[in-house]
Amino acid sequence: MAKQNTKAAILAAARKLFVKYGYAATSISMIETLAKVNHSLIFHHFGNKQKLWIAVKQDIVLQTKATQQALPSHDQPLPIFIKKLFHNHMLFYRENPDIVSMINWQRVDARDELDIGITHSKEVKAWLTAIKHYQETEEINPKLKPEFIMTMIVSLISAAALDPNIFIKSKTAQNAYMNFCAKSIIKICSN
Amino acid sequence: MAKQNTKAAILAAARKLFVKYGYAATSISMIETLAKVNHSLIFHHFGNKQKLWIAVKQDIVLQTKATQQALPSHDQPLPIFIKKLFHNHMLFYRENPDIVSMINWQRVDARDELDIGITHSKEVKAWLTAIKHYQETEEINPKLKPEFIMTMIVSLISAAALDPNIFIKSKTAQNAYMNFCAKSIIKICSN
DNA sequence: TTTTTTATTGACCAATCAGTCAACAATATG
DNA sequence: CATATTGTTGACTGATTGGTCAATAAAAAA
Repeated sequence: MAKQNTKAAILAAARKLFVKYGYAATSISMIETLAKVNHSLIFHHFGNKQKLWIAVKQDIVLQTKATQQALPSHDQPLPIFIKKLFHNHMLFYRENPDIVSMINWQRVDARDELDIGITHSKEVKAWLTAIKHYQETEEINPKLKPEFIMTMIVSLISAAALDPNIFIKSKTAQNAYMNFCAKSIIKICSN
Repeated sequence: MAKQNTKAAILAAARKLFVKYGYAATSISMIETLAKVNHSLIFHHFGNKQKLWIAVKQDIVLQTKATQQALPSHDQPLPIFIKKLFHNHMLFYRENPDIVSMINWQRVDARDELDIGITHSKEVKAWLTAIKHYQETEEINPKLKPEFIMTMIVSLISAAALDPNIFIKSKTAQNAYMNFCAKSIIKICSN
């Protein structure tokens, strides 16, 4: 197996396993079996388990950034903006289940530094800018706190996409629910 | 050390460690060290690691249920009902950080059966009953799907209480946000 | 008091853990 | 071509994992 192939195979296998079982419950031997490579190659290519974990996270983040939808432009009417917002994000999470899983791992991993997720991205600032813009045009009630509106939206999307306990399971029902959320946010924002 | 003391010490130590590090990253030796008991006693009292994990979960649930009184009665006006709903749940999660941690562990644990959290409790049925009741009195728009309203409420509370990435950190700000959520839900529910 | 049940101990187990190392093969570079 | 770098292998390590077991101590039941 050529250099690139081996390293890629290890990364792919590690990603699958880490995403599913987390750091502690994934062993090097599990990775070596899935990747079908020699045990030592993992250490040769990635140093140690911890560094491999970080490499996997970076891999996910990188792939994520490529597929990440931009925030809908806010030169369109508020209802359309909000609907697109919900729709785009739901789509994004659906297409990137690995990042969903990683965000959930971050929630619990005491060992880990945070660096994945909406919350800590530059996106947040763009969202606030957009909301403030609509408050200037008075499509959003200027009395409402932009941070609160943003948190609500993020919470609703995250719960729907990230929480495996969510009641609403089927895709179509979830779409209908997202639509309901969008309409609700619009109503909340109105004067 | 007497019987009761030993078993309780093991359970307490295991609870601390499982809550913090999860199942896989907590070892028997860690528990034995923290509890200051002999290695074999853990197996004598709990059988194996998996059973100890289940015992810890049951312990958390048991201790939790005593303080649980989340759902307000629905013979009061809707706005009061909703506000209490948010307030009670926020309080509940704040007073039970262990259950918060366990819910988050359940999210990621592939090995685990779900049995903690709002979603899977009998509470859900009570919530739906309450919402339907308010739809009969037309305080809630009867056209809205009760499941959607409920999911929204659960999502907002859960995100605020469970997600360590939440923007709103301070207690007072969180209270204000919960208040904002309550008002928003009331607005959504209105005809 | 005697007997039975339960608690506690420490020695022991195979399996697995992450990681190293020296030897060798393949490839890149000069 | 020769040399240097990188990739690959398998054998090996000490530490740790969850778990067993027989012997003994303590407590409960008879």
